[in-house]
Amino acid sequence: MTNNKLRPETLKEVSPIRRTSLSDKIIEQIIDLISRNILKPGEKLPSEKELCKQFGVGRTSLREALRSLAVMGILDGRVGEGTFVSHNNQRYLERNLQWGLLLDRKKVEDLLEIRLMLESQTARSAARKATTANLQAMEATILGMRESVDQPEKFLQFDLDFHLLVAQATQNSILYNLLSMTRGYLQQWIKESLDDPSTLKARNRAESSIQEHQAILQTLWTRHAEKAQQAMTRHILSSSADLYNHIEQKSDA
Amino acid sequence: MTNNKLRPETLKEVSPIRRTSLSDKIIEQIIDLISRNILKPGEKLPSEKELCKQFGVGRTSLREALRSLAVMGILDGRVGEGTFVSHNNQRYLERNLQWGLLLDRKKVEDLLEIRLMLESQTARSAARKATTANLQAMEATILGMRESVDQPEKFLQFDLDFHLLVAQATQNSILYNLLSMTRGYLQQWIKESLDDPSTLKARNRAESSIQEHQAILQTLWTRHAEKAQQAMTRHILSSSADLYNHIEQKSDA
DNA sequence: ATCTAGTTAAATGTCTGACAACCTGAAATC
DNA sequence: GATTTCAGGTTGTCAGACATTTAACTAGAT
Repeated sequence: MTNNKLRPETLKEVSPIRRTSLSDKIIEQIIDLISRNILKPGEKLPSEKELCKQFGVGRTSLREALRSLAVMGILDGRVGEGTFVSHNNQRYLERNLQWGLLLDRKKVEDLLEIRLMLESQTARSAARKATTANLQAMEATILGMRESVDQPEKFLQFDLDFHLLVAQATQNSILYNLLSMTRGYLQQWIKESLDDPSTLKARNRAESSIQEHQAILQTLWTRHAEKAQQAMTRHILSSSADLYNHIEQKSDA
Repeated sequence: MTNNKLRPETLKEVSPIRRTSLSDKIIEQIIDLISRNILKPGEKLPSEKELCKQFGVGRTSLREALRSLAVMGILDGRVGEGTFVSHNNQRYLERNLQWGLLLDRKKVEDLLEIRLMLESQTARSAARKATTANLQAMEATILGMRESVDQPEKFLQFDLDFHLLVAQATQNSILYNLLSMTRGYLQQWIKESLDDPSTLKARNRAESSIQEHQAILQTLWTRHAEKAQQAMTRHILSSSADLYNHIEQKSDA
């Protein structure tokens, strides 16, 4: 019964079969449902038993899919309640702080380069599209930074919020998510570098960071795209400089 | 028995208990092993049965952990062989970005905006880092375009290759992947718009596209970052214009 | 001795049933 | 009316079984 075997010379003609496990297909389908907004953030998914029937798979495969999505921060399983679509799909920020460890130096540098590209262009776009409400929200984060210069955790959160608000002002959700993700992966390094005694005094860094944010906001108010991009570029570069120092120190050790 | 209930005023003091499932803990441990280089890339993990004994958990929990790591691209499970640490364990970042991008309903306008940002900045970076070999490879794609102006499929492939080569020249693999993905999502529309009879004659479009590519390459040879960015911006804008027309036509119908 | 075909063992993929832990809401009790 | 208790549903975990696939081994033919 070997008559249906493929001859070697025909092998290059066949396209490689995509080995996809059941859970992979389930993941794709669920992500598709979310992207088409059929499953909305915060919404509760049917129970596992129900999903098993609908997908026509066993609970094992289904659960492996749900777990993977939960680890990625896309779903949120609560014991005794059900499984929900995560409100802010990009819960990566919190989750990633563990496996940011896998990033080596080259990757961090690549990410920093991408962050510079995205942020500077985002500022340019935001200068055109930001609403008054957007700008006022940014103003609030700067105020928050001022009031928490001695609380690194809070300070960083306001810092992050500012950048996300700029991204949000572009009304480009894909861009927002991209920025959010790149920042998420870098967040751990940013925190580490703050504790690094070799960096300049945190107080000075915080002060100049606030001024830079203020400068960016100023350009956004005046709707000057080019200047906004320049201001953001300066800010990201000076922020990256600290990270570079920190990384260098670490890789020398 | 209500004496151990928390008073409302004390609620803000307690930190939310991190409900960690077994698989979450397993994931943390495995990631820790990899980041400490105890598990090296390409290495084979013990069999599931063995791991179950070592972690002291059931196969369900273990498998959910392994599957999650496999989905993220950190592990690589092969049927009948075993589970291995992905040799390029850094690939996980690209993987996660991809899942993240899939989450968004892909609005063409948003994608076009992002493409403009990425491509223009990529050209700027490539102007600094491209090697002679990189530039020669780009030259070849332009030649290929010239020779296939009447074969849209081939022409598009050379077009795509050119842009990917520019991205490759930046030596930033994450950037390369991002560009590749955004282009991938747009490719379908690009093909459609070529068949659209309402657009200008394809021949003219092809001719100007070649000239624009040539202009970009010229700036890269001279290592002029600013001009490279401008040339790429012009190219992407004129390329996007056709797509916008096509989309408009389609939405009117 | 070498190569091939078939066999076997081991690993992952999947399904099922069962029980535990937990949350919700309604019924029962005070 | 407020509290307690209970019942039903949901996720978390485990154990066993079978299917599918791969690698390694083995016996037979050349």
